[in-house]
Amino acid sequence: MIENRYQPAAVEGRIYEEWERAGAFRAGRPERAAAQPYCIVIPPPNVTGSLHMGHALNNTLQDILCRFERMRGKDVLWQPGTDHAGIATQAVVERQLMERQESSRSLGREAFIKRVWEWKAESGGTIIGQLKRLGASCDWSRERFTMDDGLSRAVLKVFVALYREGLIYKDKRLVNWDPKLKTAISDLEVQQVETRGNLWYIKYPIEGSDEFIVVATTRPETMLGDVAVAVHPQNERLKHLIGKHAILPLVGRRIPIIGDDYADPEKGSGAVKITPAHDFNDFEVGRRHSLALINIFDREAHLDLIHNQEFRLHAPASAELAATLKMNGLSREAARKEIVSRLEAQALIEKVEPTTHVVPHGDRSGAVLEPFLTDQWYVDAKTLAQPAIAAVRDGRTKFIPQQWDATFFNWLENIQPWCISRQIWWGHQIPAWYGPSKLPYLGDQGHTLDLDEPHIFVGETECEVLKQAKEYYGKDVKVAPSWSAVVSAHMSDTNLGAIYIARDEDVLDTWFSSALWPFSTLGWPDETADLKRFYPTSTLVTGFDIIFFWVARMMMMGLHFMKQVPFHDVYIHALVRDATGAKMSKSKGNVIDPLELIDKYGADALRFTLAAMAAQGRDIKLSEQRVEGYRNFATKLWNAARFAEMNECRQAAAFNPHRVNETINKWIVDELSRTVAEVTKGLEEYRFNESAGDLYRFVWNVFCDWYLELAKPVLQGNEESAKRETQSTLAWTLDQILKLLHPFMPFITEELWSQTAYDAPRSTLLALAEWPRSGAGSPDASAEIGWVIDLIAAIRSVRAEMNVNVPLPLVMVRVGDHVWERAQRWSEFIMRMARVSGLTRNPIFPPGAVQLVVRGEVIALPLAGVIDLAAERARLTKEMAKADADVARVDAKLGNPNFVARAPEEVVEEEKEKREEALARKAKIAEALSRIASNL
RNA sequence: GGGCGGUUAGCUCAGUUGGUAGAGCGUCUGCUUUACACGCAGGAUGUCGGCGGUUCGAGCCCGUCACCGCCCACCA
Repeated sequence: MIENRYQPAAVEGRIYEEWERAGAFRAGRPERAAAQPYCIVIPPPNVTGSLHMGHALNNTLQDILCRFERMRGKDVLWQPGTDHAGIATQAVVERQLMERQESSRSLGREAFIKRVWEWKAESGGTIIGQLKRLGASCDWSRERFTMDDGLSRAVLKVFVALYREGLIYKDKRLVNWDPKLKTAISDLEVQQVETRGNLWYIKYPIEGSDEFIVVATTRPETMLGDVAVAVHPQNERLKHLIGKHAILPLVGRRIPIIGDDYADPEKGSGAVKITPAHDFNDFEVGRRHSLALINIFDREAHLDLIHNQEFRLHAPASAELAATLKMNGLSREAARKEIVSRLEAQALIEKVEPTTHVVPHGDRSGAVLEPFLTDQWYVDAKTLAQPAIAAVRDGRTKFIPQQWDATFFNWLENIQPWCISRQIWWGHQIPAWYGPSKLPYLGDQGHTLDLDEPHIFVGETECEVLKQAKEYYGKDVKVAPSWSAVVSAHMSDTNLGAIYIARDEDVLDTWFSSALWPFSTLGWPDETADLKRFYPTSTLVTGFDIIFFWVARMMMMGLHFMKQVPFHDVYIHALVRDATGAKMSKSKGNVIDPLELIDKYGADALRFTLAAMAAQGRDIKLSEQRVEGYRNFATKLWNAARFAEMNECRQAAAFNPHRVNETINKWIVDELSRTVAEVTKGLEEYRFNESAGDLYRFVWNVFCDWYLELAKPVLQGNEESAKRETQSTLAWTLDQILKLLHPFMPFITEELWSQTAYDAPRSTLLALAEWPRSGAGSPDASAEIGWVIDLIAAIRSVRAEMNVNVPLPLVMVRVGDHVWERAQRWSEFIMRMARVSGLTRNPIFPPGAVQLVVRGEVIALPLAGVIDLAAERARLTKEMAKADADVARVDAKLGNPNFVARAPEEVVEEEKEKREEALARKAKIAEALSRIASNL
């Protein structure tokens, strides 16, 4: 017996185990060897993360597609795995260390990495378990991790290959530096934050005069690194100063006043200080004018003037400079205060204006970033972007919704070099080694080795690199732990000519390995059978926030290494927000935990909610009420199955839905067929919300509200053959519903699938059952049942409106034989559903009756005695007004000669029919009204 | 500054080639109708942001304005 209420918590875990035991989600099942492959790679969640609402949506949609295609007979691979999430994971472990008064530095690299692996082992299973609770049908036997051996091999191979092709290179330029994490980050990890600040107008004395040139800045502390002042060459007010020099206050540096278009006469004071080492624009100006780069900060963005050769080189010794050097070690913020106060003391601040400006912050750390001059590794993204742009242009990869094309193009067409090195420890260490460079041959002394500009060796293994180095130096080479160890070894007196190299200590940006995900997970660089079968993958499902981070880079790498796009379709879904539309965030405390919703309402309810709300191009505002509503839907389905069980509706082996005789059965087969077509089309077009809505309506408003009610008299009657047919049809329809609903609500449907297997166990799990097909319709049955439904609805409506509860006889006035026969066929049902006590046919309208019109036929409900004539007159008057409005609208159209002349003929015909119908209705209502008048 | 999206019933949102506006929730009325009160039956509620245009006909197409949101760029 099916229990009287569905208990998700008691069912879901067991069902998931059954799927796994049966290997239902395994790709490459032998019976599907010849099937069409279908593949989705999961956007790998952070290995130590836990499931949030975005994951819930993302994975629900993927699971719907995978289950749908699996049921359509395809060989489905949903490739799962997790991402090592370099900076994020390192930060978590560092925080843990800090709580124990330890630090990564005190541990040392090796021990620290070991600690991270331990943390991964401890928490890495969490999110996988949570995905299973959601019902994700991934092939877990193939789970991968971006730092497992195979994927690491792919990373090295890609790095080396791109390096050899010149598409990866090392460069010294300004990067976005995070002084808190002490690493470079890519442009994409920069968050521009609107900030209130000041605009300081600073007077720089002009050499050889008493005058000043005024520069405006929001960052006075960077003035220590100034190397020029720029004015626009056409700036009438200031251009005469070009070629002169200013003396940088506090430092004494003599800096040129240069002419450059970059200086906007309208902005600030019209003259702009140039600090090439600490500003991206100034860097460019500096390059144009061959200016020095004077770095004034260390890795933590504290003033570092003492160690900096450039700074001292460009500043003549003076008492003032000596005072300035005392600021060494101050933070940016402290330095700003100090500098401003010293300038004020010298009356060099002309004015201070409050202003709002945007300040770049690190999206992980939240720290204010510093443009910082360092050596970093870059990918030539511009070159790699071209094939990716082409692939989307010619439709090899399609974005759904299509509007994302524009975003994709816009970014790729303006793409900057991608900084891929990170100064952290958790990640793929860069496979580059540095050794001394050989200076040109100098006769007897042999080659001199130079330690200032290291020679770079790149290779997949240390062994390979040592071979390269041996060839280069002509002797054996040893590996030192760091570049500083190399330097000291070579400087050491005890070194008897041995050569050392050291590996680059940096690791790669996490997204570098993610970019390879669609082929690295399938076995690349080996030419595996999986790679052949499943690449290019079918669909990528992801949020718009990682189009740049991930989608674009997969496109670039996939096309470069596989020569084919990584996926045909990219379905971009929206963000899940809270019920008021605010972005969910921990700091706001408005995060809805999907697992709590699963606990409370079941995974199916949550999944159905997300699918039903996943309209293309629109954010999802999630409210718990909605989840509750779909939980109710699950209960409704559950009870329909109980009804079927109680009425002994069982699958009949030889049942053919297109050979049924009973009208209700023809009708439900017809309705179902339409639903199958709609749901299938919706899923094919990624219109999850439409498919969900179609199913909801069919199950609740058609199957439960009408079919089960229509079936009751038959099931409880004693016409054996009709009863048997209805039982079979009902069971069959329920089976089809379970199938259609399964991608959306896998747990409850699988559970019912097994609980409704009466005579023999199911031959297959529902997850592997065949997707329903739509068939030919039955227009006659459709018309007949439609009429019955309309009739019942009309009677109920009048009853409710007139507030009449007693059973009533029904009189059909002046109806033809055909309609009368039909009414008789359904009399039992009509009596039951509309509380009618009997059915008669009458040539005249019975006095004192209420009139209703159903599909053109007049029906009377004799209410003499019970009827409230005033109420009835009010009701009819309302209907008359409606009919009048209909006639007026149609008349307006038909009265317009242009409409009659220009609208398509069938549209004009339709209007004419509507007019006839409305006029007939009016006549009948008028008749009824006059009857009431005469009765009074 | 560049780009994208949104504005439809009290709330959240559908509305796919232009042909008389829909759902869920909420709300109101009436129901111990043996599958289901997580239910059943019935009702009410909209100048589809404003203005202009195209069209026989516009929520839908075009233009324009307003407001809301997002992305990219920008430390004078």
